[in-house]
Amino acid sequence: MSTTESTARRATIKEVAEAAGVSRSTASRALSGTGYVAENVRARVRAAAKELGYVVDATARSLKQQSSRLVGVVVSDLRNAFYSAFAAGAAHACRTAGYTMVLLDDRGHTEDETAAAETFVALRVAGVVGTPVSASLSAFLARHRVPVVEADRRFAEDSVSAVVVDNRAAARSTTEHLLALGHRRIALLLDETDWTTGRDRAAGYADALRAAGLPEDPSLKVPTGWDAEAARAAAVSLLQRPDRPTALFAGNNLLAEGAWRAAADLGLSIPDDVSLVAFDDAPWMSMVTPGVTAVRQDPEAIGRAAVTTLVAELAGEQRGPSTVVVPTTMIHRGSTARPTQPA
Amino acid sequence: MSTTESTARRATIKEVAEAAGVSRSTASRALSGTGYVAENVRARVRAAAKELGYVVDATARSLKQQSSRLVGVVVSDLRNAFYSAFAAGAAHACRTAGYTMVLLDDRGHTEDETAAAETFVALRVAGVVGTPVSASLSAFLARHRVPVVEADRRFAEDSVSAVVVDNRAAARSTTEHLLALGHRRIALLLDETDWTTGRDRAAGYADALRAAGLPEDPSLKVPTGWDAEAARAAAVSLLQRPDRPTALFAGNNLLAEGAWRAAADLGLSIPDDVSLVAFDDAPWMSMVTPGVTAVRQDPEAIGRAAVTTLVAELAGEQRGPSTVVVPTTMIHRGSTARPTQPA
DNA sequence: CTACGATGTGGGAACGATGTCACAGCAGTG
DNA sequence: CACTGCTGTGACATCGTTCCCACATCGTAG
Repeated sequence: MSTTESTARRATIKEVAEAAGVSRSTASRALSGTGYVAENVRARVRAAAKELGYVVDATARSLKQQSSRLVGVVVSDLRNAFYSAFAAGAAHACRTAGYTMVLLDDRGHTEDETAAAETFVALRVAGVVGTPVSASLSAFLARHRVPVVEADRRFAEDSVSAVVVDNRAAARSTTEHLLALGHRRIALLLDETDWTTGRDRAAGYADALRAAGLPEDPSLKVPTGWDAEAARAAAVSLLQRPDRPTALFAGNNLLAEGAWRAAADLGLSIPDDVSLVAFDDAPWMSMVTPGVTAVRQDPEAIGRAAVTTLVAELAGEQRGPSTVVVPTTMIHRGSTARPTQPA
Repeated sequence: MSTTESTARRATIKEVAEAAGVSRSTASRALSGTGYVAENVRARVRAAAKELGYVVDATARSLKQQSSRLVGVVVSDLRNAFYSAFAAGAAHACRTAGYTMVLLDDRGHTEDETAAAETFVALRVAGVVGTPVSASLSAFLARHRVPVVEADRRFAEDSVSAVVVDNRAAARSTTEHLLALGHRRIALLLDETDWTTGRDRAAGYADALRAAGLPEDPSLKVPTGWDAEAARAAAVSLLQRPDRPTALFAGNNLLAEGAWRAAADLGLSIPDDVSLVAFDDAPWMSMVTPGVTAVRQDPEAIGRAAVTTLVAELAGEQRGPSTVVVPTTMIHRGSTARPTQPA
């Protein structure tokens, strides 16, 4: 029961040192493994530490070392599968690299993002990775000399490293897939076009249309809200137009969910009445009938890569900012087909 | 540009004090709001802090105060929607209460859980909430005087607070629903029966059968693996038996996914060939046709309640350990019907 | 035999914030 | 005019750890 000893206060390194009959300095060296310590002394100190249930005080260590073994992670919405998988990947990479993750959810709000950045600075985190909502994340952290890696989208394009996917190329080939099937009226659902993600996806869509010699119909670029319900409403009104599109390209998994529900609401059959393709894969897309054709990004890999990049920078293995592009794959399921009455 | 000042080192409270022409003590009081400070002095200190971009050093504060404003959260698998929603709820409640969440994913491994507990102790977190994997989480933390709230399942039933759902009652009424439809061969898929969750769900299932005067057929209580793929395999072999069950009761969302895929693999129609009901709701269950009837637990509410309970304990508003039971609701969709050939 | 590097140990000063304590000024009261 | 009580401020010790430095011992090369 020795290790279950429950003293009133927590054991400090001083007590460990006394129990082992050495000085604090020696105990510190023995436990941290830096500097000279005789092997038998090290063993004695280790035993004493175990006996007393000693756990290092990270706050004292961080204060002395002027940096913690913490990595800050900010995401926009943990309930969204994309972000939770990202966080899972980041968590795993942190653990592998010996860091502890501090996860904050900014709900997509700039104010929450700013508060998160301040929290990270206060905690003296070693670095931060996140899916930024504004340019202020990187700006604020840079001012405080905290390394940042932007993931999924970029705001500080040339000052910090980033891990992204090639949104433009993926959106282009997705659109080309629909064009090849014969679709001419292809609607693009996007929640925003201010970030690199939305902007690049819109650009890829436009690239494909242009290459096919088709004019871009602005009424087919539909701005939706941020959640599935808003997307459903937008898709319903889109699909009720007399000249309704023959295919929908949903900008992310939530918008795809909205589009799917909209089609169900209106009694439209996928892919017979309308084709659907999604940017961003989600578990439900392989469970419904037909399955939803989607551009799969691997958010877990993005999270892992973001932390790995950060850790490399912390280790000084990196010169300037770098950009990692995580590959995407198109998963063909059954939700796309030739349009029944081609335009 | 004053606040964008980027000095080589971070500003300390001493520098703020000097800039404002007061002592460190006064600056500390002015910023933290405790003790007497003249209003004009407070304003001057605030201005100086802003000017210098001062952010308090949480490591120094925690060291001095012997406790941090951190709450540790452990979950078993962030990629699982149940846990990510739980984490989202916990994150939100932490933020509301002025705490910062440190989130660790133990992948369901006891060793990782122990490591997480040690990390929390090292960080001097104010308290911990989590979905425990073993009794050692609470035991270790109790030894170090760190308050814990167990969520979803319990290991330290009478020593720490918990936030759970009434698994037994919910499983019983779910089973009763199937019995009322005329099902007599109802299979129960569970990944474990060692924790309170699996044990209580099995007990509720047994309660219902007993009340209906039906014998319990052990071969219908199917142990699956931990993931959807293992559940699919188990369900496939179950549904291939000559005396196959007319209804499946899946113990959680992953097992329901496996069961759904198994039915699809075998070309069995739900609910015509087999009824399906799930413990634990998930987004896909309302997107597939037919929708999956499910017991909805609100994991976000569980996360919120767990943190709220913990914070109440930290504030000393609580006598002994308490138990919060978060209500569940049964969502009827289309996956259950009368059996075609009743036993 | 001395000088020197390698090994091993301990003393003491930080790291940055907080909070106790002493003390000063000032108003109101007996 | 003493006194009490309130407001306001600063000096200083403290939290637990690390790490720089001084010092001791030992083996070996010159």
